[in-house]
Amino acid sequence: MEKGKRIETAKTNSALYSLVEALRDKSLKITDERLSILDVLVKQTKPITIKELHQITGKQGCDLATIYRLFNLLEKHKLIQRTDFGDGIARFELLTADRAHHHHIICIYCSTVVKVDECFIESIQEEIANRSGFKSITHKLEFFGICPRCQKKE
Amino acid sequence: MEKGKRIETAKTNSALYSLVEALRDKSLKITDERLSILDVLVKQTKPITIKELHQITGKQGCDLATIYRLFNLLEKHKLIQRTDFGDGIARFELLTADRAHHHHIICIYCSTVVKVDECFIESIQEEIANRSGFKSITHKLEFFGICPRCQKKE
DNA sequence: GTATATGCAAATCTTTTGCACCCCT
DNA sequence: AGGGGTGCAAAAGATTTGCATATAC
Repeated sequence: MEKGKRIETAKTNSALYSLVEALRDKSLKITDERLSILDVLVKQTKPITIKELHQITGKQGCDLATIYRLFNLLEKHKLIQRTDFGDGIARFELLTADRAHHHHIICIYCSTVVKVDECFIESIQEEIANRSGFKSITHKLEFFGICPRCQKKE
Repeated sequence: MEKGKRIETAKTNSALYSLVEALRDKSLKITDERLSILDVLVKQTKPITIKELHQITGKQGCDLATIYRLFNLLEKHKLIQRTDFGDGIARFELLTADRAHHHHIICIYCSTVVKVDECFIESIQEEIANRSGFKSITHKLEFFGICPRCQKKE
């Protein structure tokens, strides 16, 4: 997409546009670079690494440092969630209305990622709070296993 | 501890000695370097980073690369577990009999770590297996919150 | 004796940062 | 106009790797 036209185009994409609104709310500036990043982000169905996102945006995109800076900002504002699949590379995905808190199951052979919608942990956190004295408890949970396709190869 | 005497001394420390037995079982060589690493490891009450371990062993210890190589090996043999506290630094702890699978709660302010003994997830994994078709499911779960001491500072 | 382990240094990879310049609001 | 935001390059940190040497078995 041609730069400069992105802000206009964003209006036709509701997921993207609501993100733009969120940026405005938080007094974050809306730039072509940010729009191209967010445009890729809203299309993902699973967490994406910064390197992957950088490759997808290609020459229309922006510097890696800009993506790192934006993602740190968005994480601070709770608009994206950082996920760790245990390989030392940070992955990110949107945390907007229809994409509330959830987990994943990752195939240890082929890295296929499947979303796990239910989160069963909230009730447990209460008990942990009582016992440990901690408050404002959150959690990170990922499942690992062997996906159906890889089971066939065994 | 003086090098060369470690293998003898190991026999007086049951936690360390059972680890040595495990190495022998798997045809891994028992060196002074490995003993000094494992000696520190068995004394920990929470996951330790490789840098921390390297500093504790001090000049009696070994090269960082040796620790990295040993830990990758031990992880492959399921003798230690890698833990991620979300800061991009790998932490490790023993996975021997009395230290079975468990989780942690980490203070987001001061990084205090408290062990969470119960693991409530096993039953959930069964349901996820049924629904997703994945098998051999494992999981990584960490809790984050504000510890009692940091609550007082707020 | 042989396979494995180690030290050292260099390389790799992810992420952060300093700084001059640019642009959204 | 002014405070972010960006690109570029350099720096910082964690981890891995190649290779010659050393050592457990």
